Amino acid sequence: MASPLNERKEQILRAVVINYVKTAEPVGSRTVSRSHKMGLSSATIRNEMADLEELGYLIQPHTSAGRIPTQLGYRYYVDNLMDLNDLSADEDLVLSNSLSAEKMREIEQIINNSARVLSSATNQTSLIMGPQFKKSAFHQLRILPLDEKRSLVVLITDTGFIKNKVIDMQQQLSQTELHQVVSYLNQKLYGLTIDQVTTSLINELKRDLFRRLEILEQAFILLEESLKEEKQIRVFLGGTTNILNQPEFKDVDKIRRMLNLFEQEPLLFKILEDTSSESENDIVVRIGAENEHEDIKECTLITGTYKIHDKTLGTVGVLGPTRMDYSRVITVMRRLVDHLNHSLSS
Amino acid sequence: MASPLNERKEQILRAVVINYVKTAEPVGSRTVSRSHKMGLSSATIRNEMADLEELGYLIQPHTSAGRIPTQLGYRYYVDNLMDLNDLSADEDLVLSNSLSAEKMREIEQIINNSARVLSSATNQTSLIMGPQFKKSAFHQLRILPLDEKRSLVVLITDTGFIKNKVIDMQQQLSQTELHQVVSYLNQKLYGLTIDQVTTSLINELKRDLFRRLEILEQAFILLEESLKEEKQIRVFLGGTTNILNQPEFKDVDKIRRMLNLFEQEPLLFKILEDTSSESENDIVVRIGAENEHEDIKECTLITGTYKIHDKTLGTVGVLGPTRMDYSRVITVMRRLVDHLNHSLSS
DNA sequence: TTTAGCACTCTGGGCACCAGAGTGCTAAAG
DNA sequence: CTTTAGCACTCTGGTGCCCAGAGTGCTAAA
Repeated sequence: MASPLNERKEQILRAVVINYVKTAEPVGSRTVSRSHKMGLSSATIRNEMADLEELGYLIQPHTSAGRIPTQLGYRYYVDNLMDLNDLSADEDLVLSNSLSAEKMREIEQIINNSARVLSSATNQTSLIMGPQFKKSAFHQLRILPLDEKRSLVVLITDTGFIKNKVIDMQQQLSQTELHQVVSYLNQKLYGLTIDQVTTSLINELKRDLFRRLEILEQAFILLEESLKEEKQIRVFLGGTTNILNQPEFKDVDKIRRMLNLFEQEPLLFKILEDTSSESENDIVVRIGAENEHEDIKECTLITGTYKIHDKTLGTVGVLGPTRMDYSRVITVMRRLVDHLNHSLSS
Repeated sequence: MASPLNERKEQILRAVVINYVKTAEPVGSRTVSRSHKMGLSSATIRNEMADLEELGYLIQPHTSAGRIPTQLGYRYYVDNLMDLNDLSADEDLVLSNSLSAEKMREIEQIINNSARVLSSATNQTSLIMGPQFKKSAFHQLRILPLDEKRSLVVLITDTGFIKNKVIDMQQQLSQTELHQVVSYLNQKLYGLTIDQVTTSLINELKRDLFRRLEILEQAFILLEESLKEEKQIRVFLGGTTNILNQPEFKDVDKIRRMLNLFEQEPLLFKILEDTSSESENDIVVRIGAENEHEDIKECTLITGTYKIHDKTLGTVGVLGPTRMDYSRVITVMRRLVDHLNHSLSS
């Protein structure tokens, strides 16, 4: 898409990106000519860099400073220049160790842990969306009486999730009545995704049942509410303090805006969900203003999705300044997603 | 305990505290003499302030600056000088509105919401410990088969909590076998607090049962684990970004240390638990170095406890710089705790 | 005992200055 | 035509200096 650069310009752009990501300082022509063993003098590089600036890939913070990549520059780098080197054997080991420690765990813990690992492996902030229950299909509903007043509603999905909720019953139901209602509901709901269980469907069922049993009012309210509730999903954060290490966040005001964002779960959810629509299968890189949300227009968000039994359940993301080690983050995220898929499906 | 000051010194100390809390600027003698309508010249105040400094209640950041309270000064203020004025009718309304919005809620949501309200009403960071399950008493255990491989273990406490967990069963049990096991367990465990259900007790029960049924191994492992898990309790945070508004946290390094602390749930739990031992019933104020933990020795932590049916279940806290509006925080917290107690008990 | 007056001290903002880094341009060399 | 050396120019960031302002402590008078 971007007009292709010639070999030499590409090399220089790559050099600038790599250098700038590492040092966070504008990169001068001299640095490029020395450190990247292309047999050219700084003057030549200088000319090329002036071209690259004109083309929109580089920019100078002020005259007589080195150059830094623009958003377009990073984009070109990610699309054409970056090579995804593997992790070192050491790191790989560390990563899989910290991911697979303690086999037996609740899904929530697995995800929480993943967030921590991801953030510490990338030195950025990580966000992981909890499993998107609503994309699972309805499998079975059970209502289990606990005592005189309360029952436990259990919802089982085809992906193996089990959601449950305690409800107060206004009146008691006999075992057989309960059985009737439950089997009716199961029959009607089987195979639908949770998404498809709309309020109107519930109302319809309610009308049907009311002819027979007029006592389940509260149970229905609660079923409905419990489904609605599932639409707001937890987002797990890891390494929120990592942004403080980034020089682009030495301004307290920026920090505040960022942390404020982190406190707003629904917003994070929306941000993650936006990207997941783009590509269900691979990793998505959103650089700077490519992001919709105002507060992260100076950041890069890299996301991937995880699945159970080939059903996409949630999104994992890494958020940091545009000056980010793209190749590393992507590599680590690939590994992590693989691992998540694997350990959730078992 | 502290050697009592004379009336005038108390007035001056109070004036300095109030002024400093409001402005975050060292308070000079002139300010005190003017704003607090005691008919004294700045020179007189100056002498008294010099005395207060010698006594350890005030300190100067540098010669020729105003004074600020020391930890001792705050302590004296809190113990002897502070008056707990009520909230204005308006505020009171706002507070109870935001607390009681949407009646039907899970306990987790109630607490999460409380944390948010508390932080925004005080402009500080709030921490609320989730309900301390382990202090509840065991009431009833149920095991409900879901399908061929899985069962749902439900644990009901005397405080009305219901914990549940899905377990995999290696082998199937008949209804009657299951019933036997469950009623045996209920009989043995009834009335014990969760704290008292130790590993050794579980092992004992296990031995007993193995004579009859050798198949419940996994169920037991999971019961045990699920109990252990309860010991690490969630801490809900609200308003972590509020510390950024405090001038004492304009240093990025301090911010980092603070936020780092906030990410370590077990530590927060420990910090909260420490204070709860001190007084079960009223509000505890820990000023500066009175706090055990190194990272909050420049902060003040104010805590209270909430209960269900007169059983203490958790701790709520407000954390901020020592320069904090003590009276306001304490008042708000009283209200909040009352409300929590009330809404949890119903 | 209180107060007015005064000399003294410390901070923080503003300003000038300078070294350092890096540039763009020109002219020569390949 | 491309590359390179040279040079003048520009901008930043740190340093040192100055000064107003705020507040103090002390002394002497009320």
